[in-house]
Amino acid sequence: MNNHSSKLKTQSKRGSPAPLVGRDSGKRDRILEAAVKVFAREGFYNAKVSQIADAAGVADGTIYLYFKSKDDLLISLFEDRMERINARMRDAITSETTAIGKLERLVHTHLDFVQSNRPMAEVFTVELRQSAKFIKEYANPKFGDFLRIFAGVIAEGQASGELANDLDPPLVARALFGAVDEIALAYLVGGTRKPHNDLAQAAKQISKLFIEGLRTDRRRTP
Amino acid sequence: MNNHSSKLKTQSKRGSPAPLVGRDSGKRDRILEAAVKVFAREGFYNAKVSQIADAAGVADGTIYLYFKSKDDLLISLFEDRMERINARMRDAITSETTAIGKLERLVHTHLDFVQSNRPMAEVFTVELRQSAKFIKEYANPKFGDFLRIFAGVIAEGQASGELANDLDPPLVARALFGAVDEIALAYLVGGTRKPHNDLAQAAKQISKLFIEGLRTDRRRTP
DNA sequence: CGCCACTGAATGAACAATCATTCATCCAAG
DNA sequence: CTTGGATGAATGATTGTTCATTCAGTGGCG
Repeated sequence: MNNHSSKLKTQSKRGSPAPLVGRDSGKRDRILEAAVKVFAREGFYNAKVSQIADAAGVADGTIYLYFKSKDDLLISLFEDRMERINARMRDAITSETTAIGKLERLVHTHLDFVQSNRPMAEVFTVELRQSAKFIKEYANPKFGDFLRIFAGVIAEGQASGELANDLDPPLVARALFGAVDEIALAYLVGGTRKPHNDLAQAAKQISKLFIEGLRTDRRRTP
Repeated sequence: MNNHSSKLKTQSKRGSPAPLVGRDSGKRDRILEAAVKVFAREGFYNAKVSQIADAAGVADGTIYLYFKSKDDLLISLFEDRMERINARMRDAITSETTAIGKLERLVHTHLDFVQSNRPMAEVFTVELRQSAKFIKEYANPKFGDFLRIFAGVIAEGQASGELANDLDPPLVARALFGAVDEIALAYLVGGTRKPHNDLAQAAKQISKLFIEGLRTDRRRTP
């Protein structure tokens, strides 16, 4: 197989080439950062490996010292960044004691991330779906973790009686993620128009919507 | 510009080639149907024009008699099918009198469509995002209409006092769409596992969640 | 009626780029 | 001197698009 592979199927030999801790460590990170920028701007399929190499300040071939293929580069990007996001999410809810408080935090944190990390958010929002469909082999466990954080909070809330227990936590988790993700997409694509533009405002509304939909105590907060 | 264009940028000369009502009409439709199948299976970028031609039973060149480019084919597909979906959605809510009833119908109808029209649903769920990002020029008005159906119902419900009016209808519309879309994605990708698999069940839960989150009368229905 | 020129839809082989990937070579550090 | 990370020009498979050619259907004409 030569060029134009990119069937986004998981590469056969698992794992990227050896970590390569040689000369200039940190080169792998530079490449990942460059990839974020280029993927965000061009989209995965339109992004050229040479563009990424340029942006990273390395030679084309160097990328293949750290990543098995263009596909592997994308996958590695997901793994790496998703891990950070999950950490941030878990971190955000430690201070909260109620499930409702945690849900609010999750939504706000997610949209904060979108706002403060636009390029990465674009990659996630747009390319993650492709991966979901094409990297079948690639289970994308990190994204599963992400959803599980949401589902966990909901399940806790149900257990404590704070939330009604007639809804399936994993399903609600997906729905909530989908809602927030779609808002993020509108924000990222739409540029600077509409009130949707105000992500903080949007976060408030989405939180309220879901919390009102979930809580047992049915008194709308002012 | 020769090959590998596909920047998904709107084609310069607007509109596909002349309708071509000549010899075999219906050929355009055959091509569109073939495109759905192939795009669903391979994804837009991995789909070869020749595969579509094969599936449609026409020659490669024939496709360019009906569509300006591969990109144009995808756009045309969106336009064409989205129109049908919108019609179906509008149709589904005519019989309902309450906003709440309409919302339920919309969610169920959407997920019905996913279940009964898998290939097209895959294309929409996965490729529509790309288009949102890359076909900037292409406003995708039909998708706007789709969202407006949801927003309209919510606004009506607010006006009639049926729904609380502290949430922005377009925002909620997006959120609801996002939630349903994500459920659809999980269903389409996940194959046959989990309770999520039961889309009818999922539709019920999502409806309930949003309706409870929106209604003014805050008494949870059994 | 039969024939022929004409139209334009359809074809598909050929074209022209494009790009992911490779690898012979270089060179800095140990 | 040796090692192995880095380079980037070269490769060659791939594929969107074109266009010269084919040919079925049409209608004018004798």
